[in-house]
Amino acid sequence: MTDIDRPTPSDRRTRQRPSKSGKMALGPLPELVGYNLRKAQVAVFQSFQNAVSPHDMTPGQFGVLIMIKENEGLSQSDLGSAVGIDRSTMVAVIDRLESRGLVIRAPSPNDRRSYALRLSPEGEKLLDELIPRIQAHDKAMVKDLSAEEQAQLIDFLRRISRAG
Amino acid sequence: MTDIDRPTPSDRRTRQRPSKSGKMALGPLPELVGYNLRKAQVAVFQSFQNAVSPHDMTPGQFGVLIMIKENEGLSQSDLGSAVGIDRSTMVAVIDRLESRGLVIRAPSPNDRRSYALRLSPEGEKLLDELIPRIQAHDKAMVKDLSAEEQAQLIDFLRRISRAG
DNA sequence: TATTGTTATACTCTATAACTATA
DNA sequence: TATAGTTATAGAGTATAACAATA
Repeated sequence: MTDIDRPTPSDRRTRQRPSKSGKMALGPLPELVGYNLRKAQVAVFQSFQNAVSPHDMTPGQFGVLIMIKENEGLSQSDLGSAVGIDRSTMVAVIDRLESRGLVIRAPSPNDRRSYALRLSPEGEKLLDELIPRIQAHDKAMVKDLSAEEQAQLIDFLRRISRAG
Repeated sequence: MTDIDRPTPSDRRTRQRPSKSGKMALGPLPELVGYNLRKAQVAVFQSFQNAVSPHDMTPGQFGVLIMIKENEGLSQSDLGSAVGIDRSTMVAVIDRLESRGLVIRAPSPNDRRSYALRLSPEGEKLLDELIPRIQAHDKAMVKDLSAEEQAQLIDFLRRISRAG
């Protein structure tokens, strides 16, 4: 799991996704929750890219930034286990965010082996701008669902995650 | 998107995924449909691995096999656009399935540029075995939802995909 | 000219193993 | 001894560009 960035295969801002599976036979796939889950997620992730454009941000990166903002001073390892990725993988993730000037690797006051991660002022600023846009985008994704249905959907999804 | 195989980062059959995000503050994430969608999908994909074990099959590969079974003789390009990936990417996907003896690149009768893909007898056999297991696994994932809720969930997800 | 499969190239995600500096 | 960050290595997903064979 965990793909910090999953839906960003290419950065060359050139998304095409016609999926002409129109005349294709799909067998048992359409009846599988997993199949529909994946398709919905793909749709959401793709439009996410547009929603945050031109900021080149992925859902995974956004999640990491939120996590750092909400838990200032946490270590890379702690962040990794929270997000579900190995600490060795987290290195490059933070490398990118740091090189973009969004995250700071501050020295940890108590443990000289680890960093205390925090957002830079630019990171804070970006997040302040992105949060409302991403929330709006999220609402737009479920605009065809009534308020009650949206709540049900989230409830269903959480129950699935818990069941895991 | 498309990730044919997304949730299979490592093949070293050693999945750990505690996600001790227990005491972590998550800010606005839990309210986002996209966030819950991703978490649910991760849960499903991971247990999928167990469900098909020891067959080393990913949801994406399973989808490709189904597509070939249901549309015998289709070309790599057609398969690629159906699944949503580039034909250059499809090469390696089919390479793997072919090297595992599951898929055959038969010459296309009409077009000498392309292949007519089809399942090998082993591919057919594997699919016959996997389909019921995967269907059972899928049902198990939503065992906490009533039949009506399951139907609603799939309906919601399809509406989101359409909205894209 | 356009299309199919392919290869070369380039990112990203992800993991394991091993190393360094610290605890 | 154990842990945090790192690097080396490896494998998969994904794309674009360009090329040969074929349409």
